[in-house]
Amino acid sequence: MVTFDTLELKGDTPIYLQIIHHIKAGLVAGTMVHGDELPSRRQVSTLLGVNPNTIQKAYKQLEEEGFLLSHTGAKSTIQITEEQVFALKTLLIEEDIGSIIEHLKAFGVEKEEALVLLDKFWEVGS
Amino acid sequence: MVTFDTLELKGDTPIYLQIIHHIKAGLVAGTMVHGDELPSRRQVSTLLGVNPNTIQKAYKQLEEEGFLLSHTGAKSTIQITEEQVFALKTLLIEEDIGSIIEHLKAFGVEKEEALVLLDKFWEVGS
Amino acid sequence: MVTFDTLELKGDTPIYLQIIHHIKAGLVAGTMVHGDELPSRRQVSTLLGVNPNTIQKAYKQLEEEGFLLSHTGAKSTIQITEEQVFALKTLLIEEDIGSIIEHLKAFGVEKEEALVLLDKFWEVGS
Amino acid sequence: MVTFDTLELKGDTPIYLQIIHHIKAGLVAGTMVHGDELPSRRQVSTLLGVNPNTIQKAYKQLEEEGFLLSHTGAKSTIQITEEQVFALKTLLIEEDIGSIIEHLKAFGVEKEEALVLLDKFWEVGS
DNA sequence: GTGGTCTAGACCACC
DNA sequence: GTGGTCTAGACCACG
Repeated sequence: MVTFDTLELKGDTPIYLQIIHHIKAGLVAGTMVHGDELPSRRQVSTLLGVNPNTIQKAYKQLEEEGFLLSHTGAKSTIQITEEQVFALKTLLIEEDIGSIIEHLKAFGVEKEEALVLLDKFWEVGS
Repeated sequence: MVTFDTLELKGDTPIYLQIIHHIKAGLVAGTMVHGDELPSRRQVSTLLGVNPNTIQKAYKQLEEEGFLLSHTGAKSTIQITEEQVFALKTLLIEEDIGSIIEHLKAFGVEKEEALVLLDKFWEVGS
Repeated sequence: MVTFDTLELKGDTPIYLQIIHHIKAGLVAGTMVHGDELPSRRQVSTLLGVNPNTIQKAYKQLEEEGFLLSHTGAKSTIQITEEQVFALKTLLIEEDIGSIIEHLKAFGVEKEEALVLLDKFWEVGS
Repeated sequence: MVTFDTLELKGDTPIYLQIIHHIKAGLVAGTMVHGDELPSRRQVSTLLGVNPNTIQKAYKQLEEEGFLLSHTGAKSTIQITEEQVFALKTLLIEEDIGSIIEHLKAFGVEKEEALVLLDKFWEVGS
């Protein structure tokens, strides 16, 4: 099932990128699977309080990346293979882990302290 | 000693924000201390290959936040107390780790898996 | 009605300051009143032959001074009270006349001569 | 006699232009006449608390406009004819009067009101 | 179409 | 050489 209920828009990153990331995260987490129908641009735009063009931009980019199939006049459906999902998961997670490590190293944090911090803050966030 | 050798610019966030973050990280890590001279805008701009104005924007904002002092014709110097450093460290670590934990949760990653990944990728980064 | 047809840019003062002054003058003269829509940045920029950012800078400062309101996607509108207009008028006239009187004094011009000159050149300007 | 005692630097216009204007005003007012020696760049710079380069820039421009004669190692002297003084006076005064008229017109002020205001504010300014 | 932001280039005063 | 400012161009989200 594809939903946008859990997406909360935040300030610093562009909205269409947040939407793209939300869908990719759903693919990796398994909440969105091959064949699922995406909500229409209008539904998403009213739900998020965002301009339809912004949704269109996100959908279009996902289509160009090969994760979506759009028929004019019909709903868009997710088109993705198991291999694509696995590759996507590896890529996204590596990026995030790499990012967290880089940040912590920049602050002069050691690996042991990092493990403690990650464990400590895991439950807190939202 | 203040240096920008370890700063590598990335695509998604504005350059001046990356510079601000780099300096704040240096303050937190202790590589930049009270009284240090910052490299001039031109030095940094040629080193990073960006316009001097971008550095100027970063320095100006840091000055407004109370971390450094600029006088025309003289180099900018870091002006910061121990308390400011501590508060900054707490704030930055919570922000960064929190946002990345949120990302991993969105991918369906469990805490144990995250800790393993962190341990595995720690040495890779650089 | 708000217009920029009567604004001619001159060399010595920054363009954005000239725009600010022109709008303030319009407020004082009563040609721009509360609720009026300002022309868009692009309209003004093409009319004056300058970059839209220059207009943006002027509008933004006027907004910070409390004379107009901007919402993304909609035109900016003038928001100003009678009291603000009166205070602005007094301030601007005193500033401008004072500075010019000072110049004339520096040239050794006496008051009587100045009055004659003012009377003589009044019609010429435009 | 040439002096810079009456020159007070103000914020918005470039200093070297203020110096140029001050000397031109002296020429028009008759306080600086043909053959007068100008104070050295160093004297002026210490008196005004300004960098010698700034004075140099002003002197150089005045020299290029034909009002000054500089000999290397000697003091600069004013070189100006009666005709130049008269032309300069006419030009500068017309500019100022034109400027004041334009400003007042922009505020919707009528000629009669302008004469009253000029008369009223004449004594006030310093 | 609208306003908002980031980056860039040129120029300024100053040491 | 230093920091500071004005103008410009490109891009963004939004209506």
